[in-house]
Amino acid sequence: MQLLIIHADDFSYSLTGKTPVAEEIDKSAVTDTVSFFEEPLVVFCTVEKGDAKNNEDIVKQAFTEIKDIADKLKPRIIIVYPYAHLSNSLADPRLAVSTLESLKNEIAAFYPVYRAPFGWYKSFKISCKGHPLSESSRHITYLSEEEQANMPVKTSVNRKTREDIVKDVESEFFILNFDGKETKIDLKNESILEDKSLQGFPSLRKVIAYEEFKIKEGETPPSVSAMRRLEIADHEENSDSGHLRFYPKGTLLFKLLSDWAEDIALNRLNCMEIETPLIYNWNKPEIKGQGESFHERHYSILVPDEKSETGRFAPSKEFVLRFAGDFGLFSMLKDTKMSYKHLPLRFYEISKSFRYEKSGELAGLRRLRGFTMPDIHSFCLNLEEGFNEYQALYRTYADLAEGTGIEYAVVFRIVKEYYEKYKDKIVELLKYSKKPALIEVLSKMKHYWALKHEFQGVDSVNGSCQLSTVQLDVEDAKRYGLNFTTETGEKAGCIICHSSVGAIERWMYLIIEEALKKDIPVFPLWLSPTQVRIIPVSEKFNDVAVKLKEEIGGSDIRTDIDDRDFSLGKKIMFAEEEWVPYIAVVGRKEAESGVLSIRNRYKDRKNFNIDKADFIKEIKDETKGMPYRKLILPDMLSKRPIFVG
RNA sequence: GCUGGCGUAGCUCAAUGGUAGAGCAGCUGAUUUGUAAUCAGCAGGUUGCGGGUUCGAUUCCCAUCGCCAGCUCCA
Repeated sequence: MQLLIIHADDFSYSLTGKTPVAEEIDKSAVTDTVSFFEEPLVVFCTVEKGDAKNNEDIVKQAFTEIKDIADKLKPRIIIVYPYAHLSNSLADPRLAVSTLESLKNEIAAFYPVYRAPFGWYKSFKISCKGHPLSESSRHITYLSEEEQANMPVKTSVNRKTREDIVKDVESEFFILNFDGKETKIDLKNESILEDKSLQGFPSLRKVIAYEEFKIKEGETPPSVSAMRRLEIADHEENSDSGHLRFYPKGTLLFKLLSDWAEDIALNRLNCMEIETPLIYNWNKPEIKGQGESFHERHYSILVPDEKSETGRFAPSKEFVLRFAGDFGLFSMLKDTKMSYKHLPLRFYEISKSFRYEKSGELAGLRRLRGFTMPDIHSFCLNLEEGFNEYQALYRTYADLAEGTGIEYAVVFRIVKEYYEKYKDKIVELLKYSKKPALIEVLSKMKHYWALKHEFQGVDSVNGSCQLSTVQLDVEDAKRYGLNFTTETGEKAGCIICHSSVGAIERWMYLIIEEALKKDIPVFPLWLSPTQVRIIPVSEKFNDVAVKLKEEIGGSDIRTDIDDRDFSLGKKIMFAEEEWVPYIAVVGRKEAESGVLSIRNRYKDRKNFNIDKADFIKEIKDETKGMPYRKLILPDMLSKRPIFVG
């Protein structure tokens, strides 16, 4: 059975004629009489061939789905409206009428209900409310009990809600220091923020204040306007909100960070890189099941109905934009033969994910509806190997966070039995990153993971957002059928480490925020769009500037020339406003001596004279081991368009 | 999504129930500059979009979109 359910402001229909399969109805319901309903939930129903078998269960399931929606939306009346066009495999009309009648009777026990006559041509008018829940479709099929038990995801009937699971999980909180000292803290009491266990750890204190006590500054993070002014990223008015456009400088930043995530995954961790589709079939139970845990906040994609000549969308075909990175990989591995000899296996994928975040939640580069996640998944033999992987990933991500100089704190969340067993290993990790952590100990499994941690980045207004995470997953392998063959030839589920260094956009956010914490903001040198700006004192020295640019730029250092007709002072000002780390002024002195005069924003802000070769070496040393890309903009500033005023 | 704030030139921001204004950026000309703003001129607008009240609305009202903050949310 197919259902298309619409919550409407009003709905009206009238009969326009009989079809050969029309049911007999009361003679008073003559053609042209309009039936009008206010605030209805209109359920367009198509009874299909397969619905004959276990008809009662089908009706019950359909009823459960409808009641579920009606309970949320509280319509004044539910209209069961026969609608043959949702399927191309229609049931026998007699079965259809009886099925719809039973459905109506089920609903009648809870809600006012009306059933439109079957088999008549009808004209109708509907005004859909248009809120997120106002339109939905359901496909009801019968599953035997055995099939229900084997479904990878809970079926829509008898669904245990997230609230039910979370309800009876209790949390305890500790501060665990890297010397192994553990302090139990009471997160109901704000005074713990002044506790001595947090003294000397301002970042962790800020994260606890923001995440657990919801202490907000109420200020716009300065990166929101800086990202525009610096021509990094901007809102795109012709897209949905929460989707940004990146100017060349922002694109460079984005790509450098992506290169770096990729380099770590492929060269340091030897992951296999894969690429999987962006859209998935919403009618697949494993996709829909995951969607429910994301509160169904996804983008839907409709496709043309190839059977229709009017160019309508196909009502029974719906895709979703991926809202997490696991689908494609899991789907691939479900069909992959894995032996214990292959493990551990590591996979890397970088891809955009889309989540329809509520409008009030969006914020600059911190929270978007479309964002780019590099994901690493490790598939492991057993808990021990899983833990080794976990540690390797943790260490890698800790190195990365250090590499950008951003401020962050560590939060672990762990199920009690695992904490007792693995506490020492966590201390080892904290010792590695030389940071204490907030530990949440859960009384029992709340999610699929037994253990996870987050690196929470701290912005310049004491807000925080999650960056890297690693999750030790002890359940999903069974759920998704990700098995390997053991030494004795049996099937066993993998232990999975899900991990991500964090959305690229968030790294950009925190890097801009970190810069703005300083009196003289500047990006890490390897990320600066322009690393060296050459300013000729007058047009006469443009040739000297070009020659110098070729020498420095030839060493893979992003160099450009401000050849515009401004005074020297003004060009210096523009370069400083752009956060250019090194400014080389060239005039007669430089042309004659070959020594460079450098204005330095990057380190101590002192001007210095330096030999060309030494200068190049200094920059190369400073950016060693980090990705390099050219800035794709004209070298001459006089040739550059102005993207933002 | 809810509550509040904001939306005027490319940017930052004025003003007003009665012809919408400045600085910067842009363009033209002059200037050829030594470490954070050279001078002059020109051009730039359906005051977010849509309604209403009014002789007249950018201003008042309603609705809507967007941005920001708070709430909520963040498997």
